[in-house]
Amino acid sequence: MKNEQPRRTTIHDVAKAAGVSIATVSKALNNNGRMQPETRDRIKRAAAELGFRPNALARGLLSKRSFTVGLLTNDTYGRFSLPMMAGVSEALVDHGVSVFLCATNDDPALTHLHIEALLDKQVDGIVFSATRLDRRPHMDLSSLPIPVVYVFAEGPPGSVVIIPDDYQGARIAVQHLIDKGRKRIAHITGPDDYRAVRVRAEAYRDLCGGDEPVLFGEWEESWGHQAVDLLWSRDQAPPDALFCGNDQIARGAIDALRDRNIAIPEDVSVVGFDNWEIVAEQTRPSLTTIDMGMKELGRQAGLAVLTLSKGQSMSGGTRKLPCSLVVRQSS
Amino acid sequence: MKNEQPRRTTIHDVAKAAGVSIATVSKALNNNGRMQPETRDRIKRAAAELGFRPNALARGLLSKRSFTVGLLTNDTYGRFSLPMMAGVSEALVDHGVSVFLCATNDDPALTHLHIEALLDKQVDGIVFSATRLDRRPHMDLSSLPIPVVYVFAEGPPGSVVIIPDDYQGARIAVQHLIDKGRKRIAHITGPDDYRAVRVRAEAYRDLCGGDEPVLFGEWEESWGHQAVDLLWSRDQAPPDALFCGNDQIARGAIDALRDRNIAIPEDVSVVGFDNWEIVAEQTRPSLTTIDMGMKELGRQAGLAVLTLSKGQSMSGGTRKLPCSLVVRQSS
DNA sequence: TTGAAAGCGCTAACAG
DNA sequence: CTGTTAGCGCTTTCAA
Repeated sequence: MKNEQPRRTTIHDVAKAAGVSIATVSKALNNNGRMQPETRDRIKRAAAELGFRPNALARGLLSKRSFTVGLLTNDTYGRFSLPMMAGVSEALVDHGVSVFLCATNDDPALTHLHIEALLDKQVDGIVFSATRLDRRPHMDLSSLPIPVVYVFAEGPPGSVVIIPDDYQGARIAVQHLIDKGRKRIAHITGPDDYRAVRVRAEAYRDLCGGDEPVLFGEWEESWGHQAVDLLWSRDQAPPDALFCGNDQIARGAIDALRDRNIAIPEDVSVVGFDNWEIVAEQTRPSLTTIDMGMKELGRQAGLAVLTLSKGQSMSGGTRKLPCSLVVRQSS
Repeated sequence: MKNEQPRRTTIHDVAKAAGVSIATVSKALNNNGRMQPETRDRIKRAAAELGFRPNALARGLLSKRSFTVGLLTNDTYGRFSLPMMAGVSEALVDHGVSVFLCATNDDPALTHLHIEALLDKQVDGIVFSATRLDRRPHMDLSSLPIPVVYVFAEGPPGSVVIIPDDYQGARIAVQHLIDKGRKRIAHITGPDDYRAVRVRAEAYRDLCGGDEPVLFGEWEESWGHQAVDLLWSRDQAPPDALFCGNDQIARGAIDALRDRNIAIPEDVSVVGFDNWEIVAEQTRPSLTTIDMGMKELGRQAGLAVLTLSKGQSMSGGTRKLPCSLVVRQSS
């Protein structure tokens, strides 16, 4: 693998080719200042012919804006962060801003290393994201000389935070079951030290009252399975609907229901959470679930850092983005 | 959200504080040139006190190296790319190199946009990755003025390509089954227009001969289910082992076996491919499978661009990294 | 041993 | 309307 480095064409090359000074080239290409349209055209043509592209480093040195932002994430395996990151990237590329990916691996030293590298590179801002909403950075980012936006993560008071609206998401899930005529809706969910779990449970209770219990457990299929066994071994009438805290739990529950020869959705409707498509679509019957719109979260976070990095102010606080219901066959 | 921008401390501030010139500061901090140890110390102390960090833009402008690389990926939902990206990021951060994440979304126009943005930002190199090995970029990257490394993707002849060793991976999977005393090993896999599928099938045939058929299908649980039905409805003795093309197919197969009251691993052993942990661990029994070492692939790709970007040469061609067997309960 | 000066590629005043 | 000049923050000769 050889590696040739032909000197890139600079503004000087364009100036020479067009027979003008570099200042004129600069103005022509940036549509600044006044000049004869003919000159401008000639310069632009010369630039195009030479394939001239302005050096962003030089530009940034002068303008104090690098048109880059950093994206910190601790999620190396998760299924949420990838669409989110894609959303950030997509939102910003249109504005000529590129995104530095920083995998922190939940390691404070590594995080520190990344942040220093980002600051050295003069990033215009930082997007911090985590694997769960109530996770805070291992480091105080609020004293950095650049704006920080938190997405799918907690931030210090007054900061810009963008998260899915878990309450509303749970609400439309339960409302959907109610609309289907279900009367005894149970809620099988994850560990109650997750804030999202508590918020969703609250929405559930607000709609269903306290008749059915909320079953807290693990984010695992086996817990869904187990919870169904629990519910169906009580003395009272079993539920006619299950609202599950995520798609894995829902899948475990569906398996357990099938073992008991309970028809879905005829006898029991099931709704999951996350719209983890690869699971939701393969479950039989395919799973009705809640989509948190991770890509849109990312996009908004991207636009937020962009705004802040331009020095424009924006109101801090937590912005909750609506979830949506994806109806499949399990309800 | 307010947005204060206190001017960053520059080399001039350090020079003033230490009572020397900026040239001396530069040399002191970079351990260049000769000077009294005492002076060097004094300057370093002043720099540390002021929290001075050199501006990478200015440095890059001069040195022609930006200490950044671009990572192009078309994978927005996949489970492979995230560890791979983390590997790239991890390998490079130690060298002060940051990684630009570019989600191309399989859109040629967007890809083009990203590449232009990267070139403008003077990236030292590009890592191209895809969702499947035989996918090539929508664009000719080989004529770029910077080195390009392909990971989990095909590249033009002579380029540096880093992929998992599918043949070896399939081999150790099948060998593991043979070692367990299995005699009739079937292979249920994905669509045969994937090169990885063909390579793995070849390894399987080389070890097992042509007695059992290779069943090509979809990367879906339902196909695993269906394939088991096929195999068990033949007139001949059913297999005593299944080597599946990925973990989803394996899971579908396991479900089908359970439906038939076939004991795993007593009657039939099952081995998957991908080590998609969230699936492999939740399957009952948990799934023995092949790990492609995506993170290591990423790390190597990162180190490769780094080498090339320094102008050092390295031999092109396809480097295959070994897969490993993760033994769980299904075998 | 240290400092002055030039220059990386570009933009923005200010002259001409 | 166009060109000269200064300077962004840094490294690197070259003189002192």
